[in-house]
Amino acid sequence: MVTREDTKSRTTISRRDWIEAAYGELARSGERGVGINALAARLGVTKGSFYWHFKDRAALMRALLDRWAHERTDEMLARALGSTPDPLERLRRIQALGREVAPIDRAMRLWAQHSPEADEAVRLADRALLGHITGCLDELGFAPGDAHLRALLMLRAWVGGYLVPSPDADGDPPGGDPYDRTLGIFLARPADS
Amino acid sequence: MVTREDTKSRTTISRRDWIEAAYGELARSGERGVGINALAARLGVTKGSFYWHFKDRAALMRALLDRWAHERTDEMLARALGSTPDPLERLRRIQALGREVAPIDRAMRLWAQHSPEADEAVRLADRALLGHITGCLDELGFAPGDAHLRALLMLRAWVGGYLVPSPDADGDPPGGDPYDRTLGIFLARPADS
DNA sequence: TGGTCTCCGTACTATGGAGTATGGAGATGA
DNA sequence: TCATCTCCATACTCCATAGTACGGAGACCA
Repeated sequence: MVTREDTKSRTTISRRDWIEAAYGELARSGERGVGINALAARLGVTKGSFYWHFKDRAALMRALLDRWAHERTDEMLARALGSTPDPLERLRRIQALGREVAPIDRAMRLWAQHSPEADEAVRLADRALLGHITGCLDELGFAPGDAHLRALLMLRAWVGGYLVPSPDADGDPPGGDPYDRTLGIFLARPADS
Repeated sequence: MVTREDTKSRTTISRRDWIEAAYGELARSGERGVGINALAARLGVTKGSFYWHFKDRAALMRALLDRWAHERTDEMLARALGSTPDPLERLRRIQALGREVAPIDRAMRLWAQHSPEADEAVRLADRALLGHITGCLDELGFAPGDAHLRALLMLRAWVGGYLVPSPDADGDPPGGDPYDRTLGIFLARPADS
């Protein structure tokens, strides 16, 4: 099928190649979709290569955790933090970031449900993410405790979309998605204020 | 360990016994935790009993789907629907119901991520649940489209709690949980109104 | 008392994926 | 040219779990 990358050269596979292939498979098929044999076939090699670069499967999965954590913090720094002074615009950028990373994020969170190591990584990343969102809400004038709760609810509502998809359309509505309305709901103050 | 139910009699195991045991294990350990051998040991029998009552594992899992769907609609009817005319009180009861069914609900939703049949069942149940929540919001004066979106966000925020737990306390705060504040946020109108 | 039907124990096979042992091809340096 | 080192192919083993074959014990009926 995939006849050895088609570029004729590349007779050798690096450790990073394995990680990248596994990372892609993780985003597509989840944690249990990351199989040594399948990845080997995909890379045009056999398990012999894998066990040369890694002690065992757990070592690969740990590498994936690292890969994800670094990518995550890099994206956070590059995107949301420090760019614009407008907190509402920062929130919108966080939302957009979320849509981009949805597949791998979903895979990570499902994996974390039965893996303490993955759970640890996700928890750490969420800590930072919640900090940023809470910061935005603080700047928007919400009380500290209120901002904290709203940030948590926003994140949960987003992540909950993995488990309960929109009922009124299988694919995303091609026109405009209701995320602005969503954000508006989470930013609505009680009537008095 | 569990020496044959301790009640001495009961030399025979019914199909329903298998389903109940599997249902409990599903709530505890998730779909892949439902193993024939483990259940057999738990029931004090062997696989011979299982394959007498069921064609294969898939048949048991289908029975679990049915079991869950019926329990779900029964609870919905008994609890939220038709009891009180106050929509806000109904919403609170739906929340309370959610806390009770959290383990099996969580297991079902995780299972649905890699099983079309489970996904179908969850989708159906969510359709009804969202209908109820939307009805409450309608009665509270929200516009139809707005009520629909808010109901979806409430459900997602709840379900999202499975994937992103509260960061500031491992266990639930024993005093009072912040669900009233949560509900208040989802019911807040934009400033004008 | 013999026959059959229900329910389950025992012992097997089958399968899929992780992990291992070992050798071999190719590059590289002395 | 020989030795060694890197990287990988081949061919296994191991293990957990689903599924099968078959027989046996007990109830119940004629």
